[in-house]
Amino acid sequence: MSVARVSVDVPTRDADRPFDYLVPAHLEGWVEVGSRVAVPFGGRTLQGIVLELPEDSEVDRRRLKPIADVLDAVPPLSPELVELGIWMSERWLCPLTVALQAMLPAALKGRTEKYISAAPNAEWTPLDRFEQPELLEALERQGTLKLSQLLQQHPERVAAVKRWLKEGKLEERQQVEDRLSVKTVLTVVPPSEAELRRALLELPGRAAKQRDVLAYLLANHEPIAQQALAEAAGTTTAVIRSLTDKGLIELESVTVQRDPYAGRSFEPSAPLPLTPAQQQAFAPIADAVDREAHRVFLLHGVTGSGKTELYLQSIEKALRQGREAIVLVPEIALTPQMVERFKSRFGARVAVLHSRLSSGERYDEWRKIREGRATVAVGARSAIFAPFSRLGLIIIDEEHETTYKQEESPKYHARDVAVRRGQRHGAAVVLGSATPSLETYGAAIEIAPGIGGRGEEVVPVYVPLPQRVADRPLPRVSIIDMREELRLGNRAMFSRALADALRERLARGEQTVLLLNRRGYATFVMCRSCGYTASCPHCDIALTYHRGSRNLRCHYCGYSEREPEACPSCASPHIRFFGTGTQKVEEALASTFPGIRVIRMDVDTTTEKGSHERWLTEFRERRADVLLGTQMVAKGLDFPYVTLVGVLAADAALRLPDFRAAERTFQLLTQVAGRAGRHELPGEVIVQTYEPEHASIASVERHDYRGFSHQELRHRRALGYPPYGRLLTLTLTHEQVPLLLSMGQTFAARMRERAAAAGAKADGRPGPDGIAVEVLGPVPSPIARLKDRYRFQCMIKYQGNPDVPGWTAEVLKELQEGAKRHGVQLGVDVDPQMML
DNA sequence: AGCACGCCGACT
DNA sequence: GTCGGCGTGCTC
Repeated sequence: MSVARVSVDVPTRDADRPFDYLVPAHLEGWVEVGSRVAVPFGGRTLQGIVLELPEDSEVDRRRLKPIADVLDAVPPLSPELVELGIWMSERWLCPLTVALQAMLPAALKGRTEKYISAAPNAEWTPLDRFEQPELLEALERQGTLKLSQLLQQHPERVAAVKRWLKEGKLEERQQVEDRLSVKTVLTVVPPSEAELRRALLELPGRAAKQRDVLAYLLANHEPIAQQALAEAAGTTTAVIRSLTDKGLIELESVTVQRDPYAGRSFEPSAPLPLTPAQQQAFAPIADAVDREAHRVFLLHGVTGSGKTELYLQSIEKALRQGREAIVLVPEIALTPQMVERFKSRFGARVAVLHSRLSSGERYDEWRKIREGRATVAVGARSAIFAPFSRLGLIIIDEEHETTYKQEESPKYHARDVAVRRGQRHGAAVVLGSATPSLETYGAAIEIAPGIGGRGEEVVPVYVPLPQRVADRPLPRVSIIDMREELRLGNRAMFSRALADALRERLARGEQTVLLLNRRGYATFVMCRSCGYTASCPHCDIALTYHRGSRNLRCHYCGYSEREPEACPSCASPHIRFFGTGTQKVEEALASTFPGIRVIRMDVDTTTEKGSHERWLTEFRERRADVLLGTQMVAKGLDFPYVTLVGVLAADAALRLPDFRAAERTFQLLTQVAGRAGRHELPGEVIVQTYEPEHASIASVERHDYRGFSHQELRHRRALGYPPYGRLLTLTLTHEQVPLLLSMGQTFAARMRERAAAAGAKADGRPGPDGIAVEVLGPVPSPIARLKDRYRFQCMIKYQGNPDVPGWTAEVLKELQEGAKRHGVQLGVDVDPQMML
């Protein structure tokens, strides 16, 4: 008998190793690398993924248990994806099963179900029969009962079940089942025509509606959904119900294939002629696809430069070679309009994967890919795992977006996964953005290390696309200094310039988008007179205000100081921490501009499913003058009548204790500025700020990506932050602080030992070999307490490619036992994107 | 994650 | 003297 090496679905670090099983004769040939199997594991049956079929394994076969079942006819994962999972688990330090699970649709996350049945030799005593008559009757009638159902419906019977199991009167069988809710529709199956006629005669005269239903069935003699039948007969399902009760017709559950885009037709679209600039950018990409060469491209195109058309034509090239394509789009941009562009060009070959689909719908779309019925996958982050076998092209649109990094385990970055898959498939990878991340940009212009995996970094080919289609000018951007406004006595939320511009749009019947950059608001301290903000003297990071202790703290190094009474810089007493929300702005708009129609979009107004879409449609149809919102109004929206974009507090995000704050601010402002004047009407952008000289704001005025990014990269290099250095954070959580502190200190100490052994100096400065390792913390996490657990954090900042993730894995293994015993949870984030 | 094995308090 | 509490340890 052959042996299979299986990753069992137990998501803890200490069971995170392969287990060997025998492949029983009847499953031989069905068990492949990537198969999903059910295996006995410590008294239960669990789902696992086959990693390997070792040819001449030296394992002691007598100790192995056999695989219980193979769960799919076709393995859901290819060997390439299994290998990718192994790589991910090492790259981001997560249990292998967690990485593998991330690649499967939720419907294939098997759940262990237990079934009970009477043992063949069971003898029921009169007492048994007296105590549990219904249970015994159910057992005799159905033979097998699902334990989870019994637990739900009759919890009082469970004690008896447990007793009988122990006494051997009941037997238990475990089975791994998919979480597939098969979608069914109650369908009416009409009886023969003769029976229908007879039933019509037998109906009492007053049953007019029932007569209508039967008459309809006689005229249209085929199965029909209950709901549809009721509508066709001009009645409700209650009438159909009474017909079934009488036994005149029969109801049946019929499973249906879901198609979330059923009933929608898409206008076919043909490739548009490319402008000379587009043609120039297209050539190298097309060439790589043609030669089936792995290449990574940074397509740096300003908003409105026609990147999407290039995507479409590149995909077409890949498809013509019989290869497949993946397109990643930020979730928020995955709107019907966006999907439509792909469906129009490629029709039924497109599978769409996004979070608004039900798990069954997602599974159906996923199967289209796995079975080769779809050759283009468009989706959010996890679509990077689309189970294609001949990938020719991977596109990541809005490459800089933070949503490509998953914040839960596995904390992978889709960009790095894309590069890895591209390497394996010989596929081209196109990273598109108007404001590329500094990692990608720095790598592409070769002033920073490459991107992708560790030790196999790649340098993207830089492909600029500098012109907007039809040569529409970029909107004029004005930066308004709010300190100046205050000095001139304007304490309102709107500067005079913004108020005037808004009034003008109202008069002309044009529209305005207002962005309130709310993130980070409540926690930063700022002087309203001079714009001073408190920052850490050691880290160059904004201090976080802690209301409870009334002090300012740096969450990188632990430095803290008292909350200032007056501004340390200008002594003004107007120093305060901020707190404004979209609601307040909405009120201010209403009082300043009577009669103004405002759509407010934020987490409060868009939680309801589909509400997001509805607001945007309403705005597009010009049923409002102003669209007011947080980040979500900045992304990918395109409205012809928007000629003014206002940013209320451009610098709010700059206060976030995150070294990427400036980059994020610049990206956000540039993106939102691109919302203005995308069509015939010229656009104008007004940015209000207390810090007009900050590079991330000043560069927006000049549309100067290059200037900003070079300055910011220099800054990053000086401080050893990415892309020059790498980061790794360990978060420890527990109900009590002392334990966290001591365990965090142990971790830090052991990491320092390893750093010293690798030749890194203690001060974190690079030595002659370029290696630098700085171990910071433990310090309280910015979210110091969550769900009654305190959180502490250690951060490792390192350069020169020392194996910090490897050391972390080792130290974690050493700390494992103690952590488990004390209930301390440990979480690692390799290359964190959010410092919060 | 479970489920088993193993050592200490409320019952027959 | 037994049933059962849930603390730690293992699962091919």
